[in-house]
Amino acid sequence: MSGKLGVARRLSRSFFERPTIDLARALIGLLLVHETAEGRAIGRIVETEAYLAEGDAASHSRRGPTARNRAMFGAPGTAYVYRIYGLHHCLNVVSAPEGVGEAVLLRALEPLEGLALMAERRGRSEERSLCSGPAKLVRALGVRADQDGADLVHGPLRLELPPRAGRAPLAIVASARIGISKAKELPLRFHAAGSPFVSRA
DNA sequence: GGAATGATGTACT
DNA sequence: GTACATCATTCCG
Repeated sequence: MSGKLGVARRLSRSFFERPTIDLARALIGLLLVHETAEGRAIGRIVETEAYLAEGDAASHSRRGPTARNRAMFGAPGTAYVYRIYGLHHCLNVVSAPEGVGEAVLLRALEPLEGLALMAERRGRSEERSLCSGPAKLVRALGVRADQDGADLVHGPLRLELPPRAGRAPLAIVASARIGISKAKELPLRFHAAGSPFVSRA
């Protein structure tokens, strides 16, 4: 990404080597980029949720590694993509410590680049709802199931630091996670205060 | 083998 | 607010 806002900066592996809740907060404001043959799409992360290895009955890793959740136990900065409700997919970022099965679910983005492509993939064009949900953003950016286990540091699907001009500090609000039936009370959802692009107010 | 469930999105009342 | 699409995974027997 270039232009008057400046150049987005690649992240290093070490960025992801931090406790899950820290990472869930640190990801707010970062860019999710996906470059495909169809073009490039970029969104700014405005909502995340942390899923922990201990004391979290809602985490996919609660019963240890399986064929589905294997990527959660990989290196920090790895993608964990899973299918939900038989029809959608969601994208997580694996955190540290490595090997315990913790990750951050990306729940909403503010669309920044490739809006037409996003709208085409989503079959809708209303900007506010293009990426306002975990399965919506996966669809809008063209993330595929076979990107489960992919490297989010160097690959075509990756996270970047925004250009300086777009890096104003964002106030972050913590609240209960959405759509789960267990461990509902834990305040592990984080979102940018006042953003109109979150999945829920 | 069989049944319930799910980190959702959309349409509809 | 409720209904429902749609299926892999997980759990129970």
